[in-house]
Amino acid sequence: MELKLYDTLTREKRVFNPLDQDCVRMYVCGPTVYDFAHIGNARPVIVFDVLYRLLRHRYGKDHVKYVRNITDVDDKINARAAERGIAIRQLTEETYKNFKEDVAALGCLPPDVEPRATEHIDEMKTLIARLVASGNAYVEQEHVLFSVPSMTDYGRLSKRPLDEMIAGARVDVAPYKRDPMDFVLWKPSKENEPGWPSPCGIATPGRPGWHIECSAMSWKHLGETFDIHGGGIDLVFPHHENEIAQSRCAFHTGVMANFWMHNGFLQVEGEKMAKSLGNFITIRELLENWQGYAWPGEALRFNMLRTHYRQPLDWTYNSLDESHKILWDWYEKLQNVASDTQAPDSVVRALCDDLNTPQAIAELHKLHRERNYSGLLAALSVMGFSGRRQKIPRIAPAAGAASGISSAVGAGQAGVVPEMIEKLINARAVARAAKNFAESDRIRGELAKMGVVLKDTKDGTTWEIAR
RNA sequence: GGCCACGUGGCGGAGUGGUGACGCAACGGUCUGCAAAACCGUGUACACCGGUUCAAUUCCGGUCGUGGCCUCCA
Repeated sequence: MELKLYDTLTREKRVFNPLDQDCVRMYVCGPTVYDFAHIGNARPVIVFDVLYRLLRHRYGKDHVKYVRNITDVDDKINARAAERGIAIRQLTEETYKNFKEDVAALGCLPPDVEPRATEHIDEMKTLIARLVASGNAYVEQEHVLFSVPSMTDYGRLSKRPLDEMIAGARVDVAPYKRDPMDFVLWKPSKENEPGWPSPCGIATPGRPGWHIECSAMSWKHLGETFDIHGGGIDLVFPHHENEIAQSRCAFHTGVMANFWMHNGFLQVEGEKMAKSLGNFITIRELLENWQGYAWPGEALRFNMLRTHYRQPLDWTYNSLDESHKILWDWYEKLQNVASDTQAPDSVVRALCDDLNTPQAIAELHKLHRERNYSGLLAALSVMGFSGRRQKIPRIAPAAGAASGISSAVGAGQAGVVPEMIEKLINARAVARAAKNFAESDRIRGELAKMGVVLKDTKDGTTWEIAR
């Protein structure tokens, strides 16, 4: 079975063959740690987690190296730390911890390496020195700048011919730039800003520009060229374009990564997500209380994967609720199913077609329809789902707290059966036996008010928390 | 203004140059004291206008709409 992936650089779906079968190498741009990650941040994390799992499935767990960086030096971080009156390190540590918790709840495996920018300053300086030596960068007013005209095929990834961009004229022409398109590799720091000894004989301490860290960290952990580089579509220009320029010019290589993969943008209820519009949603908010419910991470994950990763995705309550319902229905059938089979080919084949997760989900539905539950569980597992119902309670925080039942049961205490419910069910059974259906229905109604749904089966009455 | 995506039935969402993927919802049926669940069944969709073609939702051009980038925003 071939694995095909869409490459932004060539704008085509191509067969993927790793440079080294024993070590498939993937780099994904990670978070800038200054605040809770939002639902848009979650998309690449989930998408590339699925790819990571697929690669591990194909090439073996120990033959894939996934690197996702932590950007912990950035002007937004400086500003936020000052605003909150805390140390930069405290802010980045706290934010990183929250991020780790959030993405774990989304069912994402930790990458093999999570390098931090601040721990790779030396590598950045080495790259910068090389670029200056090769004539691809220059020092000006204590800045080091990459000279875009020095790279003849700059702009291939974003398909922006140089002359057009300059004609765009929206570029801020700083006095230290020789060409309007040149971008910063290193800049001087003021007293109150984080700084490190500068390269290239610059006396003032400084800090790196935005793009150089990814070139440095991918080099350190994956080498001069590697297999896959991923991120959001908005990073294509300028971030990834500039990474390519830095790495290729520093190493004199034809490509930085063989495949450039970008996930599409996300909207919320048909509108762009923005703080100013008041529809900004963090992952944490969804997990704790969004639209009156605490949404399980697996439901968020599933909702994300129902749309192909390159398509625009509209995040809505309806869609999320439907996602949860589907999992809830499936997981009911999986309660006593063992996870001992291989993932069915149909699902893996769909994933191998440029990560066609909607097609894979259609195959999941088919397995469900055919009652191939062990296959369903195995397929879910490959895509990062537990298949366990206690992992996906959908709790109404306010209502749950009031009744005391939804929260107790919803919190996953599957072994704990509240006595009150059992008593009511027994009372109802007595009423039914006596054909006192008015009383029987009254009890059903009472339980329904508490959020408990009954099911009469031939083996007796079972119950569950209403979803 | 320049460049680039996307627009599929009530909703979500794949895909394809030629007899309606799939799911949710809805409706009908079986079952049930009533329900729920389960199972069975029911739908002539591809923004608009042109063009190419024996044939277009699928290719080409234009229009409109939504969004992205060009402003260190995933």
